[in-house]
Amino acid sequence: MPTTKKKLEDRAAVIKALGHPSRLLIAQSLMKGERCVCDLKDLVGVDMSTVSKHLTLMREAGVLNCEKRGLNIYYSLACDCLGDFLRCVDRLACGGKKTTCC
Amino acid sequence: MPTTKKKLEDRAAVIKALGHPSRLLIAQSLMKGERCVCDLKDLVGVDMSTVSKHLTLMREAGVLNCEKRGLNIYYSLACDCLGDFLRCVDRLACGGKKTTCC
DNA sequence: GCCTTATTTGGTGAAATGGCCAAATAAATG
DNA sequence: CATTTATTTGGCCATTTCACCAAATAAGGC
Repeated sequence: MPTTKKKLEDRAAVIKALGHPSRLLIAQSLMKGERCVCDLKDLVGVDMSTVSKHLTLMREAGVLNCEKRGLNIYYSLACDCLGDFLRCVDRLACGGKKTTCC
Repeated sequence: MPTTKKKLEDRAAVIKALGHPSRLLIAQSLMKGERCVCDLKDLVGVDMSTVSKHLTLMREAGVLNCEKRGLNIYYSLACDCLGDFLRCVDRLACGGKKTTCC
């Protein structure tokens, strides 16, 4: 698969959707189950409008699903592979911390 | 694991290092084996100084290793789990494309 | 219908990002 | 040692990102 430009950008968008501390924290929380926006606002500790924008970005990338029930909107992960994903990330994360190399 | 702020940021940095089309393309190429900067410059099609900066960012996040041999610097992936990682990404990427939801 | 609660949208500003170019560095070669 | 080749560094500029705030929208309850 020669990976078209579009495909590459879609993939990058998914990854980017997880590549921010607040969004990663949200994703990790959602591994334990669905949450509404105000739950996530308390978790992350920024303005709710900011959380909402993060969630929109993640949803548009394909990472999240959402469902409205009553006054709340419940967000959940679109895929259960995030655990494996993060295991790979942790193997890389600052395991080296090689600031100099060449 | 309550995930300290530092840990969260380190993880996010790893993910962010892969969450850009050029950098993802580089990473995918490196799955096939090490490459020098000028190889990657041809692959990505941007200025070599730009590629170099991408590589530095990826290395500092922990995603890449590098080794100098002669005039060239060869970059390689720091971890072989990228295949699984991308499999997860592809399951998410625009599988839904849900622009509206709630 | 009016109030309250939950969420999104639009605007703004500061900071980060990603590209290019030119100059600096490092190693090999004549 | 001067030259060539590979790479990095620093500067600059346009764009994007991420935070906040205020205002708009949506649903439920009195």
